[in-house]
Amino acid sequence: MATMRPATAVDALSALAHEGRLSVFKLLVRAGTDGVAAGEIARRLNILPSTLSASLTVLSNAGLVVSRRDGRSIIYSADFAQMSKLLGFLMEDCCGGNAAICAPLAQIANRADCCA
Amino acid sequence: MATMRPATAVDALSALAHEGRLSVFKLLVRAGTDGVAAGEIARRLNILPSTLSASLTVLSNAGLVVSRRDGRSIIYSADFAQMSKLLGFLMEDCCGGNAAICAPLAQIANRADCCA
DNA sequence: CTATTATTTCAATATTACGTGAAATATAGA
DNA sequence: TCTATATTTCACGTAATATTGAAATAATAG
Repeated sequence: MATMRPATAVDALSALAHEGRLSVFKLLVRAGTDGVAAGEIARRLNILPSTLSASLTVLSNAGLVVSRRDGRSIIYSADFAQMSKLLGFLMEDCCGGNAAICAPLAQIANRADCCA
Repeated sequence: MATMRPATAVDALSALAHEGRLSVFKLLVRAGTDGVAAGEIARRLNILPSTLSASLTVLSNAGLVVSRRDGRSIIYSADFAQMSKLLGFLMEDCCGGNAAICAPLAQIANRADCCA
């Protein structure tokens, strides 16, 4: 499991550090791998298309979501592998790597792959 | 396990979405519950005391670190319970709460309490 | 090919965050 | 008390980010 670069982690955290983008991301996390069309996201969260588009661009650049076209809709879904790496990065070497108490945390990264 | 409010999560993510603050936080995560004195953090990461102080204030307001005085030093340490809640918030209802694939994720919050 | 639906891009404005050095505060030791 | 150490606060200039409506692009249906 390749460890994330700090700059990449900052990008991901910055993308999530925004009320609107965070709700978009959580909606996609809830939705799972099927994903949700952009317009449907805008409708559910009641945000302007242009605002949503900007949010999705930021999340996408951060590697947290991926998109695919389906007809005239664009379906977005959370990238669980990237999310997994982010959580892993945050817990890295927790408590100085003391295996007795922190080893379980090392598995979070793998766990987050559950939906991928 | 009380679920975190979105605004609180945004505060925590914003605090971490900064290269300098993120390295401070990770240093404290590595250090465990013993914590590290502010001056020692500044020395190890080679940042100005005033810059570090601003970073610690942001992390502290976000509830990610706690401090205690020891003589003329102030010892900072990561708040693992808060970190745990943040991770839990991000994974909440992952994949629509499909227990078969996502149940293990629900335990991440508890796991992150390991060092508390 | 035209009209409709879906999404993104653009330009403009408003707001918020950042890093710095000097000064202020607080504790401890001589 | 006087001095040194440890940390925070303040004021400043600079830069990055957010929101919006209108226009542009892309795909489908008739």
